[in-house]
Amino acid sequence: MTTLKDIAKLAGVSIASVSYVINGNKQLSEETTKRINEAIAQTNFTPHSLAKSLRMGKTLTIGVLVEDIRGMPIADIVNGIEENLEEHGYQMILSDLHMLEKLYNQYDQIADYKTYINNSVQQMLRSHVDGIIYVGLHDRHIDNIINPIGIPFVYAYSHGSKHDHYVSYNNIDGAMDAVNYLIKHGHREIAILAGHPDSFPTHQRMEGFITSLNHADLPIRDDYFFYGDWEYPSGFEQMKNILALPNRPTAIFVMNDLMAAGCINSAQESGLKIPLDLSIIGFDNREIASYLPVPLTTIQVPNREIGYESAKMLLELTEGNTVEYNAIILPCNLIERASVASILS
Amino acid sequence: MTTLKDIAKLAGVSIASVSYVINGNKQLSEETTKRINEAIAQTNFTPHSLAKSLRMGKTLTIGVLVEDIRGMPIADIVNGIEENLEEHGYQMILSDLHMLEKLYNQYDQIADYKTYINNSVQQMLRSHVDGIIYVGLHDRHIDNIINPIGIPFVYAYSHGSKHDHYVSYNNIDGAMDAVNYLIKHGHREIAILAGHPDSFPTHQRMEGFITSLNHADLPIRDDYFFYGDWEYPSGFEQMKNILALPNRPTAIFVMNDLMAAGCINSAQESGLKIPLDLSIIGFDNREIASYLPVPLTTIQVPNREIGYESAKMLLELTEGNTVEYNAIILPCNLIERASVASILS
DNA sequence: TGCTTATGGTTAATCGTTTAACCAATAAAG
DNA sequence: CTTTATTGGTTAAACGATTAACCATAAGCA
Repeated sequence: MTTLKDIAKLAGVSIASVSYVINGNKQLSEETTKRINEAIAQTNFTPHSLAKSLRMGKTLTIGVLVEDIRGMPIADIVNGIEENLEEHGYQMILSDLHMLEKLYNQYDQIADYKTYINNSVQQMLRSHVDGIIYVGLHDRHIDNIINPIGIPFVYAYSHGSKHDHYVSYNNIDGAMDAVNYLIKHGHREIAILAGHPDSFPTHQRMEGFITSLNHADLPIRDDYFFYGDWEYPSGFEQMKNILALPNRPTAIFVMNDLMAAGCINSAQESGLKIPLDLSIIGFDNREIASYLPVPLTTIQVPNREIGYESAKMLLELTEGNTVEYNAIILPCNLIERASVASILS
Repeated sequence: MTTLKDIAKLAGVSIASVSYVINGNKQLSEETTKRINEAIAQTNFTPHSLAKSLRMGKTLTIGVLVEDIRGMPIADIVNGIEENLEEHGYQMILSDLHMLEKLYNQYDQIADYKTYINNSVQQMLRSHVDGIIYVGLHDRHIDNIINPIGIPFVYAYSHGSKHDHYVSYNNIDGAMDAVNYLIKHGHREIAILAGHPDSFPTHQRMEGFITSLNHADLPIRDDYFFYGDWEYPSGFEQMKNILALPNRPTAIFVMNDLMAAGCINSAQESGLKIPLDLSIIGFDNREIASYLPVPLTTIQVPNREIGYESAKMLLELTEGNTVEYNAIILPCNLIERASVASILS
């Protein structure tokens, strides 16, 4: 490893001078600047980041805490974060909270659950990251993070509490877009298959659904509300109930693609033609949406952008700058495929 | 931030003593040990990792270079790596080569492509990681990594060249398991839908296919060979050709789940009943396999284990130990679902 | 001529650890 | 009663950078 010392000797100057020309923090004579640069070029020297960080108190590294890297939106977000970091010469330390779900489901282990999260945070702090991004879907985890931690912290995807920094997406508008799209295609009897009743996205998307119906002066029908648990089988099963309805809807807004996949497969198994007999719109634009027997029209969440923007916000904060908004809500957009038919006469 | 110095003052000893009791590198009297430990407990002191790393020349951090974190097998592998690292108190710096595909497809940019990869490697080296794991599917990328780099390097998933360290999975046996499973269920006319003809997995899985047929004394029929490009549409299209065959096979071994999904949807669209009219077996066990109209029987690649074992191997190497095998090939296993029917009379 | 001010560079302290080398005091050995 | 080990601790030199403080020398100015 070549160090400042080596360069200094080679160029016949002090290490301070070398440091100064590298960082451009002081005017040196053209002559010596040149000699030093030549020496650097000769040895393909690169400053020792640890030493630099130790001295400067900044690591140019941020910590990324993810609930489970294997989930699609998470990986997309991380990808977006990466892109921004790379542009700014930062690096990321990734920490996966893969034990989280397991611990959460063991009721006697709430304490372990809390300490698990905080150990991960502490571990990041020990690495002297300049900031942390928490990437997660489950708002319930967030309360368990002990704040403040002394360095900038931003939530990506999940909303933080009121005073936190976060960047997320617009669930309400997204749902409205979906429902408006159905309405635009002539549907007036629209059912909804919601996610888990307790979850935050369920509430928001529900709000969008109702708002859209109201705007269009469409009635809110109790018998058109169905609930699942975000998973495929619940979509598959609930579809049977929907089909058993005396007044079958012409379209259904399903709150995520996994359940929508269940719906489509279930409906086809019952001999229904999608979208002729029933239109379906999903949410999330997961990979699976393109690969269903009938490609799913759905709402795309801007995952990469969420990652990108959260990193941007975090870096602003680490540089000590204030940030214009401490919450950014990005818009979704609708991906038109083949699962919605027009029933305008 | 509390430092050794603070602890030392608090306990009335030198910083050396504090360091010694923390690391247990020297016997100190019970008395002072106790005083020091108390001081540490009081201040919840934790040693400054940068300073430690600088002094010791070890960062307890490894670099993970991924082709694209958004791909499923990659994320699974990273998850496995994480698990092992966590057990050993290591951390990972993640670097995503998300520009790789784009650069690869621009023929005039081969040079950029090469430097892109090596810049990423150099960037890791600048962070003084103790080792690097390359997680990738595409063997073609690997040649572009300039080796040796002076620190341990292991490939996960993709095979390296003959002398490299890598951990991968057994394509040949996996394919044989798939085909043997079909044979066991009475199939004698088995077609194959292969991946991209140039790719390494295609060759290996093909070898498994042929070996299995030979073992069972089944003929190798030229008209039963089909090629796709690993993507869904190629499965969808090729299925039409398969169905147009004068002597339609009773089963088909599809080299990945994405193409298999295309096959299933295509077949159903043509009015075929899967698996009654045609059995299909896939490879990869991607998420989609469970969510198809007919759940796909397929071969599971042990992705998390690949990650786990590659990390294990790398850590061995970074500790300066020799490693028993410098290549580990893990077995796949078959996931039985509903896309293969028995046609034993 | 003297006084101030640039200009171009060096010295040395510092960031927070680890650890070889040293030292004093006590115990063991001859 | 020396000599030699052992025990328990300290001092100070690294690791490789940054940067405030300093110091010549030359230039500018009255």
